[in-house]
Amino acid sequence: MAGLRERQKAARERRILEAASAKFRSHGYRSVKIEDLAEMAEVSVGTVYNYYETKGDILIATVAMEVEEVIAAGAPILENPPQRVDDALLALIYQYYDHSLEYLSKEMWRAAIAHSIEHPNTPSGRRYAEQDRRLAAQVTELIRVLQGRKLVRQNLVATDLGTLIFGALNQAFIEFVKQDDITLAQLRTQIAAQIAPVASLMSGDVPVTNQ
Amino acid sequence: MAGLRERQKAARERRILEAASAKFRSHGYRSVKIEDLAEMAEVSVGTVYNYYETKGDILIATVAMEVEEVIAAGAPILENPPQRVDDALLALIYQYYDHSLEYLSKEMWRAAIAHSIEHPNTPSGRRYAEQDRRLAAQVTELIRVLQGRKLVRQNLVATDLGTLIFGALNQAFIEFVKQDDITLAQLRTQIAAQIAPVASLMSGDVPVTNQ
DNA sequence: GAAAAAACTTGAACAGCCTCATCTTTTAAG
DNA sequence: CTTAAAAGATGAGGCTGTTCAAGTTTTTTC
Repeated sequence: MAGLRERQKAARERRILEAASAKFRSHGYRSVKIEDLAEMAEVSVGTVYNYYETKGDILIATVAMEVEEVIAAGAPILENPPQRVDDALLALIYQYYDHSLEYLSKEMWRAAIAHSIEHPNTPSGRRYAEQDRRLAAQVTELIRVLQGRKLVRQNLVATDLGTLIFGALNQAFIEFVKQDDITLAQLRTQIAAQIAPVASLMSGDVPVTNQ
Repeated sequence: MAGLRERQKAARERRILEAASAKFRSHGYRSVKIEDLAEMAEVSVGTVYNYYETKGDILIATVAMEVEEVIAAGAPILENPPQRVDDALLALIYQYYDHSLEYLSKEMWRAAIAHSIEHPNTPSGRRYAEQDRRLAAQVTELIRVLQGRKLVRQNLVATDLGTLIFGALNQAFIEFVKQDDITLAQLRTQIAAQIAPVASLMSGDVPVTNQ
């Protein structure tokens, strides 16, 4: 059995994270004070800082759990993607988008993305960047799978297209969380329009009828 | 002649902005205190806040001047773009990238981008978003120009491609400013690889040799 | 040109993130 | 079991962005 100290530490860290997750969602990241989290987790302010370096780190820790789920939810699509290139890409992207607001508010996303950009060299900044990389890798992997099934032209470099598409879907998502009145449906429409021409390039069924 | 009060106000605002621009660049955004700016601009702390709502607003104001130049520098390329689609797109993008570090450090960019994402509904957040929109519009406009010159297939929707490409170039730029050791040359290489396949789609010279 | 009004400046005080010297609890040693 | 050492919790205080009541300067009024 693990030592008493070890168990207490794990319990405290869990309580702090649970408090953060609950309060950030219900009251908003900005307006929650470290003191509030400490009180809810039944520890002192100083103790919170023994487990997390900054308030932003706590946010990233809550967001990371969600992103982990999003990555896991994407995996099945790689196993058995739709037979049309655009459908396959959009299936994966919609999976990302639809999961994104399950446990996180737009305000939390804004704060998390901002934090990861402003503090890229902190542990939490690196953690966020690493998850971004895995998402981009998943898009790339999907393209490779489609190439394996002869649905995407072989001479295209999967990583380049994967990066391009991830950049676009990420940018669209940022615009989505920046504006509270944009719906998930609008976000889908937005990215679908951008994906369409690229998908047709990838599948090689481009009507070469210019003049 | 403008009244005394009006002239004094303009002079104070200018001094604050000049102080910010100089100090942010030399000492870094984070480590500059409002008090430092107030001292350098020979006003009080309270006065700084009569001209700018937050520290982030001051940063955006300095960044906005730079972005304005970037947009202006892009215009000539629309007038007379290179005859190859990829060259044309990259000419515009490289123009953006090369100008970006002339007066701003990577740290300033990080803070500015983070601010614009976290506070999209403040005047400065809107201001930044508006400039982003104009940059994306410039990319779209270049595509339209190329369509006018029969270099890009007519059936492609310029705004969709413009948005896609802007998303990718913006994302690449964010990665660039996040990592201090990435060079402008590496950034160029990165975006060129992503643009290549899209440019070939756009120009319609896609080898349709799948199978 | 004096007085009143309007506009603006000022800096002390406040708020919230974070630190660190001190105290408490757990573990290890004898 | 007692004591020493190690690990960790604590919260008052420091730091910096921001506010606002009081004071100052400019403009307007008569």
